[in-house]
Amino acid sequence: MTESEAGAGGRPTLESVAELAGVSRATASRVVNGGAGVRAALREKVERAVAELGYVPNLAARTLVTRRNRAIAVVIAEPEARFFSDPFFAQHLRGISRELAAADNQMVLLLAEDERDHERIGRYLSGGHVDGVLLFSLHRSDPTPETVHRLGLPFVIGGRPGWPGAESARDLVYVDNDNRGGARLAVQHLRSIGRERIATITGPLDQTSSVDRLDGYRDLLPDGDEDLIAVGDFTADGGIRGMSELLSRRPDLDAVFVASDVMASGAIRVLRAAGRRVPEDVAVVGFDDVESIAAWTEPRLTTIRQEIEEMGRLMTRLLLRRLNDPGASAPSSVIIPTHLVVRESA
Amino acid sequence: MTESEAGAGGRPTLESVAELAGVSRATASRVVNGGAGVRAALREKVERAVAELGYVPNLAARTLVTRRNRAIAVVIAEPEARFFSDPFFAQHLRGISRELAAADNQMVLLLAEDERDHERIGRYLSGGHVDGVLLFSLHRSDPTPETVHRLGLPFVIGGRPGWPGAESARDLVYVDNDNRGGARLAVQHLRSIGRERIATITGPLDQTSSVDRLDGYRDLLPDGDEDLIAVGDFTADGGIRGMSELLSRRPDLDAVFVASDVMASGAIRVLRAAGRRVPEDVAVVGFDDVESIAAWTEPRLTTIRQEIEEMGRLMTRLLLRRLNDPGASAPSSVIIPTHLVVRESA
DNA sequence: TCCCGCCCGGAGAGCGCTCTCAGAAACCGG
DNA sequence: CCGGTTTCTGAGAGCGCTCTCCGGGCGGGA
Repeated sequence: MTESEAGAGGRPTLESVAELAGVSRATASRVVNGGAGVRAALREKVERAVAELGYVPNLAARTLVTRRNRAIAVVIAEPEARFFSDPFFAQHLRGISRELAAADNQMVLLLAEDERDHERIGRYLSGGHVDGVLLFSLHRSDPTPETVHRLGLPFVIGGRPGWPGAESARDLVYVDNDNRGGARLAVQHLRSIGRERIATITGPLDQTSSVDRLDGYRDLLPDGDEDLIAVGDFTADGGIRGMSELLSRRPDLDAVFVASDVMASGAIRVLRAAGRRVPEDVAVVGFDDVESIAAWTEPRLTTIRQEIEEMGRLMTRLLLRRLNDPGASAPSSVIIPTHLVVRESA
Repeated sequence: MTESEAGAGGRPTLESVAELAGVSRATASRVVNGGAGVRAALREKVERAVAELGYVPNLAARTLVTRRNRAIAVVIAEPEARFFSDPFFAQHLRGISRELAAADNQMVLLLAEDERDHERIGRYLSGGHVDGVLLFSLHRSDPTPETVHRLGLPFVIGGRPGWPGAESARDLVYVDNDNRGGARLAVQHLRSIGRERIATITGPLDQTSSVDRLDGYRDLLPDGDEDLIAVGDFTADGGIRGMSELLSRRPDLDAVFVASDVMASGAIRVLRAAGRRVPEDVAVVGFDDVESIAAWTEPRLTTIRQEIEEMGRLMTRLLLRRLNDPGASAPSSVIIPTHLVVRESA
């Protein structure tokens, strides 16, 4: 019933708007696109016709001639399980969505899990269906940045890219949280409460975020004992293993900076099982400030907060700026400050 | 450098493929679209040309004539904070993405936060840019289902819709977890371990999932005491408030079915603070089986598991089926079974 | 060998829009 | 009141593709 009325073949075209308004298609088009250079009287007539018919421009037709899609792709390489267990994912998308909506652009979400997906995504991006790309969570082997670059598609990366030469590449723009600075904040805090044997559990070291956090730790403990460093993987299990390791290697440790809240929850568990009180015997600082974890460990987790949503927004803004002004040189990358949130664990 | 080669105006068209292969545009098109009715010799020539030029069809042009976008919209009404704090969101999207990728369709993600967003989304959907819609987490006032229906766009809803008359609407298709059955499972389990004064903390009762879970609880406790029911809101704080309430009203309770894991983590905290041992004094069963919570409460949470990703996949499959066969009557809605995961809390 | 039917390939229209180009209308000063 | 500008408007081409015809070629039956 309603289907026959609005669905099917019945969508009004510019042609019909023009006819109803008694003007040419060109004039109607001008009005629809801002109305510059059209006398007020005509403009109004067209606007009335648009309203009356419920006209909505056909994007496909428009794209065909303008070569502008008003859509950007968000590519997420999924193996980073972190994206799915933490609320990172949602927060990023929310930030992106908000910024995109403000500019009346759409978001096409592309999740990659395996080789075939990357191929599919490459094909899709080659199709010219989007005007730009937001890339996340790259691991070394990800072919997407290369593809995107080859296609000449503007893009912005989330997180500092880690492949060789990335830093120095001219038009490479990324947005990252200040992982290194955050780690320093954590260690500094532990020191300020009098801790002296500060250990750390890192993330997987093939991710720049992990490396940067470890570097931050080392910045303040340049001649620290390597025994105080355990390599984790951003999972709770990793936290458990890391903490057990540390405890057996350096039973005298009095603090630990854990590179993610999830791992920290595992670490705290191990500490308690080992009879160490937190924070009295061992102080713990996490990283991420994931609400659903940090606020719910026992004791509540002192951690480093990062502005995930802000990161998404910023990436989007940078990308849109590049789109609107393709001539301009690449904007410089941005590092978003992190800060310490003190709760009970340290 | 590479930009001039592949970017800019240089993308090969069907025309150029046809020319290189020495056939007409029509034949090239036939090959690109499956090659039915083209002799093998010609087909091969075209395929070679496609490969050589790196031809990728221009979707905008294709859409313009076929009226098929090979894209579907995923609309998520965001105020359901649950979608962002729990990993639900990501899991759903993953399921959808997988199924969509298999059918070579794209996902356009639309997040709605306020009135203006709904308007924007309505406009976008009217634009005919997507072939179908996946709707999530509807609250009563959400205008989107109405819009989508008016546009004659095929759609599938995630979660049982709650507005009046929804159930009986002809072409309304939804996919939901068996909330009611899951709740029954929970209560049944509590009974089987000998509990007799079983309370519950519900979700917000304007959501069908909450209502259904409460109904399941009541199914097994038809003449239960209303004092044993506290209304929560799916947040940890809600769990705290609910549990405190229950404890003061019925200090003799020996079990509680909490309608979400997040709330359960709050509830357990309250119980422990009140000196009740879990599960010895009070057994707790949650709902959702959110890994990052259920496996990390102390004690680990016994809960009802739902297959979120499967739900996303199923929704997508149903939608695609409708798209491919618009004539067929609406498929019937699907309820995905939930099951009990026994850990330590009950 | 001829004719009919079938299959394959090509010509061309047209999807809905933008944008250039040129002509019409309005406006100014002289 | 007229010519020269300047401002508006309309005609029409064309974006890249699909799909409907239609004609040509080929095979088989008479």
